[in-house]
Amino acid sequence: MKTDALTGIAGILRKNTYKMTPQRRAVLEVITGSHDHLTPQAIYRRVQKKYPAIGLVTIYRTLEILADLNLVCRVHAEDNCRSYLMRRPNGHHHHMVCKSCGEVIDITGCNLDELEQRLSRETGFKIDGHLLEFNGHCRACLDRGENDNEQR
Amino acid sequence: MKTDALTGIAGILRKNTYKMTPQRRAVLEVITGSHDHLTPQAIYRRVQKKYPAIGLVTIYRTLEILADLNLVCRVHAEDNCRSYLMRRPNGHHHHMVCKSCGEVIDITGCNLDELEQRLSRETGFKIDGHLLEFNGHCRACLDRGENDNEQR
DNA sequence: TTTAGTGCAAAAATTTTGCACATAG
DNA sequence: CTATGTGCAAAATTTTTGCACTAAA
Repeated sequence: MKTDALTGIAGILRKNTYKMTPQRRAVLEVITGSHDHLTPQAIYRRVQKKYPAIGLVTIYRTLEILADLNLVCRVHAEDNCRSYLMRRPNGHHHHMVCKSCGEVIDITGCNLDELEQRLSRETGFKIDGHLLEFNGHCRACLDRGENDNEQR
Repeated sequence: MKTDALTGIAGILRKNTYKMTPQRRAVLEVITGSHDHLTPQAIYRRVQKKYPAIGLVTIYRTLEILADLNLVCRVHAEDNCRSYLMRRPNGHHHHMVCKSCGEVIDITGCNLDELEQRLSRETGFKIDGHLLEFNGHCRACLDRGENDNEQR
């Protein structure tokens, strides 16, 4: 990730009385550098390579803050419900998650507004938001004939 | 739940070399009797009232089987990712989950086919399925002005 | 009967908390 | 400087496993 982006994030953190520390920078670099969703453990292992002294607790605390600030989003995979991903700066979006390699592709334009309105009207529900995720297998994994490997 | 439904489920279990035990019956009664999604713990507590000797392990094992057989489905709530709900017999459907009381309303007719096809075409992804959940507050909770209570 | 299921206790894995020390701004 | 952040160790949860005993079909 370019310094620019991390600098921007540092600003967002500061604006919310959080500080940019080397640990948080390392976590951000790992998340940003991956096109997959990563569990706290997976992030921990990767960050450790560059920053062996970091504690797993710091990963948890950092993820909580980043999620609160909407800088990362959570993916609800079938097995692993707590997996994180950098939020790309294109507003409201959803994910398409590869079951083989975990790659995540962003989706925009889900136009569920009409459905939402209908549901609200019919049930009296006040809908705040929705979770939409597609799963399947990405081009690359299909080509490699991989339908398995779960090393996340 | 009527005996009929449980008898039907017993048949499905038997067909898959599983047996219908009083423990499983109790778990099914609890899940069927709730319009909310319930965590293993919550199910455990409720089943215990009628069946004090049951072990939490049995709840986990039962849920795994029922989920495998597609008799219950899992709800991915914001906080609690492992929550279960009886699957109603109307085929493919999604959920609308109340953040206050946990009530779940089934949704049919999500017509995401067009979107799915477009995504497949554009990315080469082979889409197996999707997860769609709406969240917000149900009519009853809105009327009572409840925006909080998380007793799940 | 025979195969599958149960409870218990223990282990493993995940997540949270308290606290003294360290450090970003 | 001072508020916030960090690591550690320990606690609290949650989930899984091994094993002897029980019970459904």
